[in-house]
Amino acid sequence: MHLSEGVEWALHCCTLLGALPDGVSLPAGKLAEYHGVPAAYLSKQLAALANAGIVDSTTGRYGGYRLARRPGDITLLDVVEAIEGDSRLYQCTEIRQRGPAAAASAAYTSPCAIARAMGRADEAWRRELSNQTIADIATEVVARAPQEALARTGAWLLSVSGTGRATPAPAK
Amino acid sequence: MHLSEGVEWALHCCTLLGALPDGVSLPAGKLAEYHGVPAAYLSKQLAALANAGIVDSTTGRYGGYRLARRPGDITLLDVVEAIEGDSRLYQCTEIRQRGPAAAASAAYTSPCAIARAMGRADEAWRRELSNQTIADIATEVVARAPQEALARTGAWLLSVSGTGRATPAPAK
DNA sequence: GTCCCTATACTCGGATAGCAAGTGTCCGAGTATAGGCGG
DNA sequence: CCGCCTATACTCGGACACTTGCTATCCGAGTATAGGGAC
Repeated sequence: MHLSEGVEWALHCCTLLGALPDGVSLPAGKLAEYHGVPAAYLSKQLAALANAGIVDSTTGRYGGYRLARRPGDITLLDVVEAIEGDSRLYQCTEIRQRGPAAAASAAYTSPCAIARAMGRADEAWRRELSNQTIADIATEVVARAPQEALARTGAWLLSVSGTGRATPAPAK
Repeated sequence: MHLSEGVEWALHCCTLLGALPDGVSLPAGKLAEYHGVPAAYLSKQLAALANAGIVDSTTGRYGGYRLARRPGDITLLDVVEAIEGDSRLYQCTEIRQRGPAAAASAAYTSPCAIARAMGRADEAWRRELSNQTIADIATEVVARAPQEALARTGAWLLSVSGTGRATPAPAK
C-alpha cells in the first residue's frame, strides 16, 4: 500500500513551478528533463493537476504549465487528491450486514464502528496534509537544500528561457 | 489509492475473536461464513495476522484462531501493518538528486522537504490508528449495533460451539 | 512602412500496450481427537 | 477397568491462476508564433 509515484513528481513540479516568475510557463518536456523522469508519463500527471485547477496549461509555442494559484494557496492535500482522487484510504464495504448473523439493513442506523475509527485516522492524515502548502515546501528547500543545487537550478532555468524565450511578453 | 480489502476483514475478525471466551478458537472457515467472505482468501489474511503475532493459530481438530493478546493491547495500527506491511504511505525516490540541476549525492545532508512533510502526515495517520484498540471498537459495537445483530451473533456462536464443541477443555 | 495571411513548430490531451500487485482458489503437511484393542 | 495405539477428520500454510489498477508510451488535435508578401 503506497501512494502513486505521480504524487511525488507532481509535488516536485509544483515546487519548481512556484519558483518561476509570474506568468512564465514551463512545458512538460522541460519539467521531465529537470527531474529526470519520463516525459510522456509526467504529462499525464500534469494533466491531472490541470483538471484539478492547480495549474493552468497554455498550449501552442512557448506554452506549458504554470501555477494557477499562489504557492501559499496550494496545499499538499490539493495535489494528492488531484493525482490519487478524493476517495478515502479505507473503504467500508459493510460486511457487518452480510453473513448469517446480520440484521435487516434498516436496523443499522449508526455507521460501522470500524469505519468510523479508520475515518478518524484518515481525517488526521488529510488535516496534516492541508496544513502544509507548496510555499512552506519552497521555503524549506531554499533554506536547507545544497547551495550547489539551488545555483544549478537557477542557471538551468535561465538556459531554458534563453534558448526557448520563456518570457511571456514579446521583446517588442 | 486505497487500503487492501483484507484490512477490513482482519479488523472485523479481530473484533469477533475478542468476543470469544478465553482460550476458545474459531477456524478460518467459520470466520468466513460469519462475515460472508471467501474462506480461502480470508485464510491468507489470518495467516498474516498470525505471522505478526496478533492471533495464535491452533492446528488440528477443534483448532482455529484466537487473539494472542487482550483486545485492549491490539491497536488498529497493529492490524493494518500486519496486512499491509509497515512501509510508509509516501515513498521518496530522491528525484531531487536526478536531472541536470542536481548536486553531488553527498551534498544532500537534510532530508527532502517534501518527504518530511508527507512523513508528518503519515505519522499523524499512524498516531491516530495506534490510539484506538480492538477493545474500543468492541465497546462501540456493543453500544450502538442493532440489538438484533448482537443477539444473532451470540446465538450463532453458540450454535457453532454446539455442533463443533468449541470449548477448549473436554467435558471430562 | 504597415497590415494581413499562411506555413511552421511546438504545445497539450486522450487513446493505446505492458507490468506488478492485489484478489481469488486450490491442495498438501501436520496435529489433536475419538474409538478400538490389548493388558 | 485402564492405558496405549492407530485411524480419522479437521486444521493451517504455502504454492498456483486471474483481474484490476498503476506504469509507460505514442500519436493526433489545436494554437501562438514568425516570416513573407501585398498594399
